[in-house]
Amino acid sequence: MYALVDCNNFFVSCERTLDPELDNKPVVVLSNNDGCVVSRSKEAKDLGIPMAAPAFKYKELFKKHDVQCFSAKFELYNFKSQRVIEISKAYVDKTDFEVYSIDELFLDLKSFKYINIYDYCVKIKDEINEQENIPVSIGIAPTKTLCKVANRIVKEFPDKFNGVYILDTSEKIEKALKWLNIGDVWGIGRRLAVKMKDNGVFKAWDLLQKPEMWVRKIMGIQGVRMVNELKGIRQLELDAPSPKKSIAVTRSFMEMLTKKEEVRERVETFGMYCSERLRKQNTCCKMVTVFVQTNRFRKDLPEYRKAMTRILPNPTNSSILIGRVVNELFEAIYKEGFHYKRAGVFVNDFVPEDQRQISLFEEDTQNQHLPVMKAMDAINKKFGKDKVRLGSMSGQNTFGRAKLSPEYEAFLKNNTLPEANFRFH
DNA sequence: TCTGGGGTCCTAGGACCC
DNA sequence: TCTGGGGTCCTAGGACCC
Repeated sequence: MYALVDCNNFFVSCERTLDPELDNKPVVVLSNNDGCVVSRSKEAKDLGIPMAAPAFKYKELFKKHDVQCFSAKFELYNFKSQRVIEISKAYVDKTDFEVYSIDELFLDLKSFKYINIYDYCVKIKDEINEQENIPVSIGIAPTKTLCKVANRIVKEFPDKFNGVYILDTSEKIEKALKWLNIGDVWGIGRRLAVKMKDNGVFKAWDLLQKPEMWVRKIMGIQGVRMVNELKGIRQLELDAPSPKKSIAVTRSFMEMLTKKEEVRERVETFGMYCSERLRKQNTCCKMVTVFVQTNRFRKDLPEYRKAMTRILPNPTNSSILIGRVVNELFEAIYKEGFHYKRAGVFVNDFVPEDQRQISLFEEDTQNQHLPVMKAMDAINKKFGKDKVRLGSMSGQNTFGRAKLSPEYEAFLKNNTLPEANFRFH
């Protein structure tokens, strides 16, 4: 069996560890720029605040019900995430876990044949709660997809299951799938949910009644795997941690930017963050993409969006070399006369730092840069982000963070934060 | 006025090869 | 002029996840 440990409304729960006064009150956490809702307490959900709700649309509601709003504090969430992972993984053999996202991890319970795994998971849940003050739900099942189902059941019936549910017998599975809406199955997004309903598939169970050919046609190979997983036939193993295959740094700006130099400064900064992350995992990239775009919601202003990609003659992770390319691409796509709202830099097509294939014809200065870059990283790690930076960076954050609490300032002072170590999906 | 950010995987179709 | 059949690799875009 697998177990999925999932933190309940994680970002909000992290906020509550800083301020217990927030317990039992409606709380939301907002994205960068305080743009939209990314985490909601149960009380906030009950008020009808949807996920990803644009904050400005709900201002009145927030006020009326005294909803507590916070800007996202990723240093804090990463820190708490690490703690939850440390506690959970101590309950299984060395590699029998997979960190799935910042607030979820799978455990492989295969080595526990003679203990009651339900009780065991209750212990995990209780320890996380006692040590870290983070409430979690644990779903246990033979496949990852069914773990997700079990987890949803835990969250849906909190009084009934006390945080842990085990989905093991075929009777229980059938009952669960007849209850679960098709749109809530792991891997069914908005698009597929519509297609499913058009074809009379409303519950997860209905999907299992469809012929394999149909599933294959509508959903591709993923669909066939999904059906098997729902039947309890394992298709997905736990993944070992792996280096990233692409890295992106993108931001919406607090204000729309109309000056070329302001936008340039932003994308160059994004390029440098990409380079830092590349060095952190000891890889070089062979491709760099830059994009800029206007505010797509402002129908009264002319819209413009453009992206451009460059394939590099020599793979690199030097901030200077990547910055140079970013700048050239920026020059090629930037057009005067627009109000820019968002921009970003992507890097992909990675090779390990020590396995670079060098072009015969282009000069390669990566190795000259590397020692300086690594020194820069070391200094920044010791003394703080952006303490040493390129001359092209302003060193200022141009996104807003209105609502930092005093508790959080204290947290930043008193804690040494570990590096983030989880995969996004 | 104000609408997030960072990832992965799969597929179809084009380019190219013999 | 007409024109086959089989394969691989790459890429852009779609769909999904948290």
